[in-house]
Amino acid sequence: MKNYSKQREAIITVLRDMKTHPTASAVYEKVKEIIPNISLGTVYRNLAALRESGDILAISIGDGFDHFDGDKSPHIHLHCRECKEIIDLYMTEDPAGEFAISRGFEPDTSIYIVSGICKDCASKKNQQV
Amino acid sequence: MKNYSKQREAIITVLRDMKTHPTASAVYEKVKEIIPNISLGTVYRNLAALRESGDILAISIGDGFDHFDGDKSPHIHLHCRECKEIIDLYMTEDPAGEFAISRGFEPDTSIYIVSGICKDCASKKNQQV
DNA sequence: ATAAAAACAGTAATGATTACTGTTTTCGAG
DNA sequence: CTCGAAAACAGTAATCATTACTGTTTTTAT
Repeated sequence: MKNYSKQREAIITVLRDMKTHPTASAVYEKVKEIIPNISLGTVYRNLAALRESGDILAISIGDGFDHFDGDKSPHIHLHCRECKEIIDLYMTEDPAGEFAISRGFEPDTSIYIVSGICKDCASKKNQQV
Repeated sequence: MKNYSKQREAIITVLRDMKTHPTASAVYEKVKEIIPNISLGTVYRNLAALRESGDILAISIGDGFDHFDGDKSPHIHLHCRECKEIIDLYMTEDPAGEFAISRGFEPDTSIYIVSGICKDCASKKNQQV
């Protein structure tokens, strides 16, 4: 198996288990629990390689950090402009991927980011008025 | 009108007209044709503000640059892992945004990025075999 | 068992982006 | 149409997330 290392395996495991959308640093902190002397550079190098190969997703929401996601099942990232949270909303289909296929594109990953105001923040705003 | 400046107006105009997905530097070069002495910092500041307010989109494809898009009509960014091109594929609906609404979220922007192999690169690969 | 290839730890360097400072522009009140 | 506060700007300096580099260790195919 090409590209194998226990560091890479640990990084994938951590990403698959985390239900949040961690930054590289957050992945690093978590992987250190498994491999205490792992290097931050190794985490960055592997995250970049895994992203490049389509094994993980990376999403950008404008806070200056890349956020990583080990879950490739079709879901929307609901990004609240108020509380800055990212909430996952699962779909039964991958409409964009399917539409891409119908146009001759061969997809391997789909990223959905919908920004706006989440339910909680919207109701808080109404209370204020 | 709050937030007005001729610099911001020029940046929006440039973004709406460009059919590519320019980086901040590319926007800067283009805006300089309208306002020759505009500062790169001004371009960054306005792009960040416009993104924050949901007036433009920013997409990240792992090349180290943010790419900006002044077109909010629903479309998929087809990102080829081979030639690195970003091709726009227009949709008549915004399925993710609508699904988000059905769950109590109030969306203002939707970003779709589908990565894989584009038609051209796929056919080139078949020729090689 | 062995050697080339790949990956690593640790650290230094990079450069896209942000912050800062003094000046100019915008815009609403009078 | 002033006038002044608030906001934005140009130009430049600083930041810091990420990448590159170097000598060592691990992986993998023979």
